[in-house]
Amino acid sequence: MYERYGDLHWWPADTADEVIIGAVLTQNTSWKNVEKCMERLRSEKLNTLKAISGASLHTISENIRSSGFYNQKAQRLKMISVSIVRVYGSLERMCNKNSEELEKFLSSLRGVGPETMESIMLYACEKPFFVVDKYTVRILGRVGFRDIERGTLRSLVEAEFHGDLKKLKNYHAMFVETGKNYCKKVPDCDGCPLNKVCSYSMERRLP
DNA sequence: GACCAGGTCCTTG
DNA sequence: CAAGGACATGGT
Repeated sequence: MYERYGDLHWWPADTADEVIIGAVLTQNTSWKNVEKCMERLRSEKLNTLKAISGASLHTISENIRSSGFYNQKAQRLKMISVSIVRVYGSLERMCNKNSEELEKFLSSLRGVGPETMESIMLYACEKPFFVVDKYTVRILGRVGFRDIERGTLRSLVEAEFHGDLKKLKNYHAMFVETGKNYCKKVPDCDGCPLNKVCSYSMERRLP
């Protein structure tokens, strides 16, 4: 994948605040739709956690419409922003805390599941976490990694890279690019959980 | 018109 | 704990 993609410079956002906003908006949603929202949030000066924490649910949802699930996401975005500002004062201060506390705090927030937590840890807080998303699971499942838990996979990769931030960031980025371009969803084997056996193979070879 | 997208939460059995 | 449904817009 590295020979094909090289350094992708992820996450595609201008600021750490935008990483968090984008991570929530892209839940089960194409990045294309999220980009429209980000542009709009920027023009409305709503692209910071502080701004979102002070905005009304109505204002937020109207500005993130194109990302889908906008009511749910507006509520989650606001709640997450308020929590971070209340508890830590700012995202920068939050990120000074150790990984263990951060992971526990983030995971306790409604709307922050495993992938969103990992994305925030790695791309907003620069902690050595590997992001396991749907593409990662699908691609690795297709090349044989079936009987393995998500957390185990994460640990394997994190250990393999010895906490190398640059590599962890790019590795996830490459899985997403590869997934988007060469590993579409296959009917009757939705998601292909790593701990299940799926009887399909790569429909196209990696470039 | 069906199917899918860089998930997560809540409810059931 | 696994399985199923809800959340919703935009592109193919």
